[in-house]
Amino acid sequence: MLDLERFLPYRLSVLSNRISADIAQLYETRYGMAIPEWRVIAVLAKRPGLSATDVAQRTAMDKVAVSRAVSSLLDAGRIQRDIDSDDRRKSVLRLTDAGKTVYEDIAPQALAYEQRLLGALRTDERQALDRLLARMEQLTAEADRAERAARAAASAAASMP
Amino acid sequence: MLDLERFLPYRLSVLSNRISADIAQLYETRYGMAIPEWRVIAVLAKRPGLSATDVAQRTAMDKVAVSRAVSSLLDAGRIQRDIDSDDRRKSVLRLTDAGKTVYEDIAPQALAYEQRLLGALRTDERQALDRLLARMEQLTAEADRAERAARAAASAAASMP
DNA sequence: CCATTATAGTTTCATTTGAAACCACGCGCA
DNA sequence: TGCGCGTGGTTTCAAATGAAACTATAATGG
Repeated sequence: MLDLERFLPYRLSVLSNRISADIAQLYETRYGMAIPEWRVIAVLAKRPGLSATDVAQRTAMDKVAVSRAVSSLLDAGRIQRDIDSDDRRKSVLRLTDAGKTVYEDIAPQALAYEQRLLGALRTDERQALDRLLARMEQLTAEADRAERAARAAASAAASMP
Repeated sequence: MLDLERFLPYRLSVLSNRISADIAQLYETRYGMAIPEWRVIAVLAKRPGLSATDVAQRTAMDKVAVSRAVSSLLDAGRIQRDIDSDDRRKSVLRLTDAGKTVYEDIAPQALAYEQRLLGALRTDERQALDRLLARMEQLTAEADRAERAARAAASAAASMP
């Protein structure tokens, strides 16, 4: 019998929502940002110069979400957008100084939160957790790819004469 | 430096969304249900006779989501709603035969999916995972309670003369 | 080269979501 | 009894979301 409270997918969902909400508090109150904006900042801090599509891939967000996050960050002066000189469809995104300030304020707090979660784990337990997550990510990524492929095929079929 | 792809909260969020989407496929295509409806079915299968508020607590959903899921399940004839004879504000919710059929179709598939995720883990590793989740649930539950309390206090303050 | 098809990113529109307002009932307690 | 206050549940309304349409540019193939 399926007991929701012990069912791994359910537990992960509840846990992940709570954790996201906790961390969101760090940047929501102080900077009025939501998760998508924060993700864009985090990924650009590490990899300046990405395009919107690159950001979408690395943050697991769809392109509409990225587009909106980018435009809100531009309005707030936290990122700067240039046009790729090789391909004028592509944007080149970077943090401004204001954006870097946000990152440097939030990132350590977010990492501290993560450490609190991992607190009581021994090194070998952390490694085990890491392996487990990697395994599950791989398993689900398969389904994910298949699904995207199906959608792409469907949309190709829909546009056929 | 915060690397999004290795950041536990981010990984949990992506993973949990993918897993939820995979499982949702089980009942979306065949029964046209979304996550809230499935959660209500799952919890009522184990504990018939709960009220809507009870269901909300046990499924970590808010009362609006429960209300909508309940009304959609009523329309589909998958649950039955009576009125508590002791307290006429409360509902008494149960699966109908049709609802039980859905549960008996989906639950084994959902459990099989969970087993696939846990597949390569040894018993002791599973126990470690369980402890870790429990610990994180406890840590986040504290913040969660504090937050709810704050909201309640704010709303009480707002309604003061 | 031009025509077709593909990709990057934005906008639109319909759907989903959730907070707050609301309605209905029950529980003190004066 | 009846008057406030708390709780169970639904409805409303505004904001968030995402699929599909659209615009602009690039790549490809006759």
